[in-house]
Amino acid sequence: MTAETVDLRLTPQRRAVLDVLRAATDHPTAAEVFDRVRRVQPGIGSATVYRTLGRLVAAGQALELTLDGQPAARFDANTERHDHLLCQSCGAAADIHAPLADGLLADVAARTGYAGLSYDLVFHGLCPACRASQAPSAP
Amino acid sequence: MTAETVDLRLTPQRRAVLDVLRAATDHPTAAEVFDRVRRVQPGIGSATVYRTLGRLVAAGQALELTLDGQPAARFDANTERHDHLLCQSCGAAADIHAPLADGLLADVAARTGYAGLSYDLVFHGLCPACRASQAPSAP
DNA sequence: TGCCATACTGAGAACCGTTCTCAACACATC
DNA sequence: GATGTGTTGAGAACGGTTCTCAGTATGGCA
Ligand SMILES: [Zn+2]
Ligand SMILES: [Zn+2]
Ligand SMILES: [Zn+2]
Ligand SMILES: [Zn+2]
Repeated sequence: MTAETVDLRLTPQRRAVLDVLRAATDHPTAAEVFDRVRRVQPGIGSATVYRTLGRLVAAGQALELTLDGQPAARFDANTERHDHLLCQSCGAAADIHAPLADGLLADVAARTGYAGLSYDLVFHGLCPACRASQAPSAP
Repeated sequence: MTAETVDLRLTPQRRAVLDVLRAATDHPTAAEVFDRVRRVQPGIGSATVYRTLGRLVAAGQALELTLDGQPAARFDANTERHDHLLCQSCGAAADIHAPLADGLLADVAARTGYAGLSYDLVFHGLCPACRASQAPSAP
């Protein structure tokens, strides 16, 4: 098996979880995935959803994000290296590419002695919709 | 009151929590803060520690970090803008300065329409100690 | 100084997200 | 069909955090 194929029997339940996750662009929580999957597989249990999400993450087919201030983990079928933008008001999480300056990782490694560095970068701000609804005029 | 002074009665319990947090450089969890405070205020309850940490964070006197893959939040009395370095093996969290390239925040704001942007940057890697103990020779 | 309103505390219950347990089930192989 | 292995769903268990509430300390004021 390659890194791309998963060593999992592709049961209807797993297929449904994977489909829901691949169709999502909003970084749903496990509970949200569960709700969406249930529309298609009404009998599915939450344990199966949690298990499947965990397997997908372990197999590199999904990412798990834990965003500051939100207790529930969010899942992302976009496994390419990317960053996130989180609205402080409505909680929406969007993808964005904002690569670090070349050499910054190497610089950090050199300064600290850490090996195999990677990073997570999350921007926080007010999304256009929330900005419009919160401060249409000067406060 | 200014942004620096807290609008809290400085009870012995709160004083102890603040002292413990200011003395810590390891980004302790609430449970760890609780343990350390108890050595000095044996009767304190965990609710008081959680409440006080929450108040300090709300007042800008401490930061709360939720690091990927670790269920418990960590607290940091260093409120200056800084980044973090997390060892994937032992979980140690260290402070580091690795400022984003000038203009990157403005660029992200321009591309997305988000306002009031800030960011959190966490590096992941293997700390020197763990590296030494894990792979002294070629695997 | 004594009294009152207010804020704070600690024990424990409640809560929420997640993981575990286990009996029933599906599937492939013989 | 029998057998083994892996999967499922219900519910219990778990860990971190927040809530509730009766008792206590504090500060302001007569
Ligand atoms: Zn928003
Ligand atoms: Zn994403
Ligand atoms: Zn380490
Ligand atoms: Zn720090």
